[in-house]
Amino acid sequence: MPIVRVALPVPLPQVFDYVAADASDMDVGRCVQVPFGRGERNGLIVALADAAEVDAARLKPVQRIQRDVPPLPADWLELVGFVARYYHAPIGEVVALALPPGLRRADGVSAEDADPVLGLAPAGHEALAGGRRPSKARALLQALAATAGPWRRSAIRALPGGEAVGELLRRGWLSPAADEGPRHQAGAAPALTAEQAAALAALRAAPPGFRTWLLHGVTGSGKTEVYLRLAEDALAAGGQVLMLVPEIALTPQLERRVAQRFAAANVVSLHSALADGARSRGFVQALTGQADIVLGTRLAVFAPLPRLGLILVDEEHDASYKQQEGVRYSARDVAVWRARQRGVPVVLGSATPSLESWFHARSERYAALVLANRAVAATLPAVRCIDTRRLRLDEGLSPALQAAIAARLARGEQSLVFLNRRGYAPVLSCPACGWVSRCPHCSANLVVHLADRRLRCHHCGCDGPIPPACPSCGNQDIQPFGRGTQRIEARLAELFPAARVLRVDRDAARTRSQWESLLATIAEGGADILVGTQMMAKGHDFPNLTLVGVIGADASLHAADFRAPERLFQQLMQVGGRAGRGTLAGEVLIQTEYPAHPLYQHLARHDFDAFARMALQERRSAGFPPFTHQAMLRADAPALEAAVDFLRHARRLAEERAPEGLRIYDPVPMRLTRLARRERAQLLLEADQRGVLQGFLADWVALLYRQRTARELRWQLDVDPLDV
DNA sequence: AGCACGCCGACT
DNA sequence: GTCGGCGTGCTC
Repeated sequence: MPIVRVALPVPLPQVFDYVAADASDMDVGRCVQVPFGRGERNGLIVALADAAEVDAARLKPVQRIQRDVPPLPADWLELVGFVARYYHAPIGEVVALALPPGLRRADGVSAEDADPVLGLAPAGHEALAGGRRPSKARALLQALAATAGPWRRSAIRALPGGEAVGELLRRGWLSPAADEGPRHQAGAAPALTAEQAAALAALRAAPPGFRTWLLHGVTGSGKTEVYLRLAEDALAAGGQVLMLVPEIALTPQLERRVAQRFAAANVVSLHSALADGARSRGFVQALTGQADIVLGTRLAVFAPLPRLGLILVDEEHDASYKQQEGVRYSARDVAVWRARQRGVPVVLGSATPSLESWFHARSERYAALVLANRAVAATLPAVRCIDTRRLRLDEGLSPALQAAIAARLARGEQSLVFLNRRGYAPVLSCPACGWVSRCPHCSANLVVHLADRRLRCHHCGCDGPIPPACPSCGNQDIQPFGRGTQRIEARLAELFPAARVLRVDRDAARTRSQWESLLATIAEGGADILVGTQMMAKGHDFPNLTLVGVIGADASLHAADFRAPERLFQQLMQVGGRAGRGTLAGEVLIQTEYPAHPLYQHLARHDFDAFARMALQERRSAGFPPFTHQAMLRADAPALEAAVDFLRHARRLAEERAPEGLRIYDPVPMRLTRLARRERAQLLLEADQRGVLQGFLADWVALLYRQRTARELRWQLDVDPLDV
């Protein structure tokens, strides 16, 4: 009787054996429904076995094998296995994260194409002929009818007013058409700059097969065009392209550009905001090889791609590639592993590479490609520091910055004030008794949100009304301290009453549509002064934006986190890159009390390499990554003592079996010790050799799983942690 | 993670 | 005398 080994979504580092009378080799990689404990679970068959590892009497039969969908291929199972091994996560949890929920539930997956080829249906012709009143749907239909069909759904969506494509389908104006024509055919492409051409030539001249490339291109240098040309090559060679982006909601422009360029290709988007059905469909399209391009966020790195020919990782330095809960994988690093596994090139692109990738490029583990100049006529913005030490600031705004904004207003250009802090003020406080608005659940302050008159914790999300008087002493005169985007927005509106001030932060752009409408407002010139957080730093073109003012950046200069300077430099370079991308020259003004700080100096010279050399030198002497490899064990419990005790115990276990070269630190409370009513502590492990660390972790984690810990204590391991 | 079993306090 | 607290143990 065949035995199937099933990975189940439970936090147990093992697979479970079941009997399946009719199972064969062909079922490895298929989803199954099995009885588990009292109830039933859905999992994935990861292997077939002749004999079970437990008593045959304990074996239960599988209930159902999902055979409507092709099985996940061996290389996909290997990928999932690698992630489980490297991040020391239970295989079942990795499977649960890699598979779309609908597919794992073994739901029937609709055979419908995720990105169908559509043609004008008879009803569509009628609708065109009948001169009914205009609508969005009708306008789109007319725009389509003016071009030669059929069209991919994704290509229609990328048109102006393309959101109405669903409506056209519902009305039966469009219907699936035969898929014909070469799918790799690309639309009109802009001429390449000399640098882009050189980068492409280098990529094309490389022998086929695995290689990691770092495409280091300044903002506006046209990295995307290089991606698109490479994608065109890969598609023409019959390959599939996997393109990873940090946050799909923030990159509608890129999505549109891909769909437009490859109008005939089956373009599938994959991200967590997708409805279950759509996600399953996209995944299955990738699996069956019908998808040509998979464009998605970190979870898309798990899309099965039988014809994989190229992997692109845009903005590779972005922290959102690293999952910050559950299985803490880095999609960028997994992408590189996957490229090696499949023998395909992977291109990591960024204007501000992670120090890790930059280091690898320098040490020639990665091949370096550099785009040092902007593709459009514009030059890089002039970056200047405003020394605020002897200045009187008006709500944090220096006279020089105000004057610069006034000059832009006079010229009809846009300005951006960048401040990485949401809300009105970071804390509300009573000058009489010293009361401050503390979060009841976290070791953090409640942030004043004047826009909706609430106090809100940015960590646990709890909120309440702003008290009319001090809750502690009754003083009526309690005051917001410090400044956030809302306060700057309010002050700018007072200073420049004729200007239209627009705030762009997580609060103003909570949904994708809010974000898109903000982008549209900016693009249409409906705003003169923007006040934004790091959201504004992501790659968007605002041709009329010529000034970026940075305030409050100094705070990150002295942060305890050793990666803080890297993040600050990246952020400032990215946000500075928003200035002057059209034909107008840009200027960046940084308010600081440390105008001579090397970080700002390198920034003023647009010298990423000099900054990276300096930062790496500091990391080398301090023994930080990438010169060492880290893993962090974190524990949390209602009482700090319980968390620390567990880590002390884990430390003792580690010391007993620590190999040569492993450094074990003391358990310490985390920086934000208390979060959502739980106290958190962490234990850092380090080794200069990745192998030393990994070999040790495998044993240690197995041991930790066997520890009996109190119910209320949770722990998790973070390999290659970003926050230390 | 669920979800049982299992042994000690305040209720009909 | 029971309902129910969450400690401990298991899930093929």
